[in-house]
Amino acid sequence: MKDFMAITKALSDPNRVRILLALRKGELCVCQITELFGFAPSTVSKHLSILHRAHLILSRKSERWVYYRLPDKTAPVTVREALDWVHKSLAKTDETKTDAKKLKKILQTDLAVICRRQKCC
Amino acid sequence: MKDFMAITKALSDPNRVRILLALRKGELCVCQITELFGFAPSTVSKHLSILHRAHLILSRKSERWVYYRLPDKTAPVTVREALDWVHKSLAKTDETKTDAKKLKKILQTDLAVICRRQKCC
DNA sequence: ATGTTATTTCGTCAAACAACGAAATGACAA
DNA sequence: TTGTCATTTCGTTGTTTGACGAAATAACAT
Repeated sequence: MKDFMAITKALSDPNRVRILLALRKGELCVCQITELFGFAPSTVSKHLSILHRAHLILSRKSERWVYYRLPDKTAPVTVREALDWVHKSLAKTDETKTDAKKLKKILQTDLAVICRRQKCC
Repeated sequence: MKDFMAITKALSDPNRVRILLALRKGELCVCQITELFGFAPSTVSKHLSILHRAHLILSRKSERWVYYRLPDKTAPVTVREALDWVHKSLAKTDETKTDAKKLKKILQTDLAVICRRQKCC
């Protein structure tokens, strides 16, 4: 029950759901997600830690960046089903498509450039 | 997205999840659920209205009582899948079994008796 | 070593939420 | 009509949550 509630609480914020949908396109580092949402890095980091504690996402460190991604088939059933449900329910919505478009542009830009951009505004 | 978030927010409280699991045994009126959880009637009513707004439960009035139940096959896909997910994830947990046991006793008692019981304590 | 930089942690603030009791509602009974 | 009773609505209170910026951390580059 405790594990299950960690998942439902993680899913109860729309921005965290948006993160999960964005990760469908492949792993992303914190600064890419920060760029996508326009929040402070600390805010995004908090959201990611909540998703991570619920085991809805995995992380890996590489060079200067921390990358987050969706888990594979080995994830617990409850987690897998939650992710499938989110995707099936929201993949076709306008919000998701808008995010996907913006994300596409971000992925075309060099990572270092994106990260540095966040200081100036 | 708005409808989806209504569901995840409804599921983000453990007592509301317990209500959904209890309703698997059949429809229940407010005072039966109040008896099951030991909360104030107003608290239970609020939880039920949140579940109802998310379309996770349906209601009907009969005589003095308002009965709540799970929706049937005609419910929206996202709702049906959410309910299946909850059940599949938690049906076998200790909390659910404990609730089920207590519920069984409540169902053996006359409705009018249960309702009256809530005033005195 | 020293500085740079991506991320996380911490403290703060405002908004949202869960619980309650009291009062309002709405149906039925007398 | 009047009273009774199950439920809902409202207002209050304490807790949780989501946002931020500042400071801490950790990894890399010089």
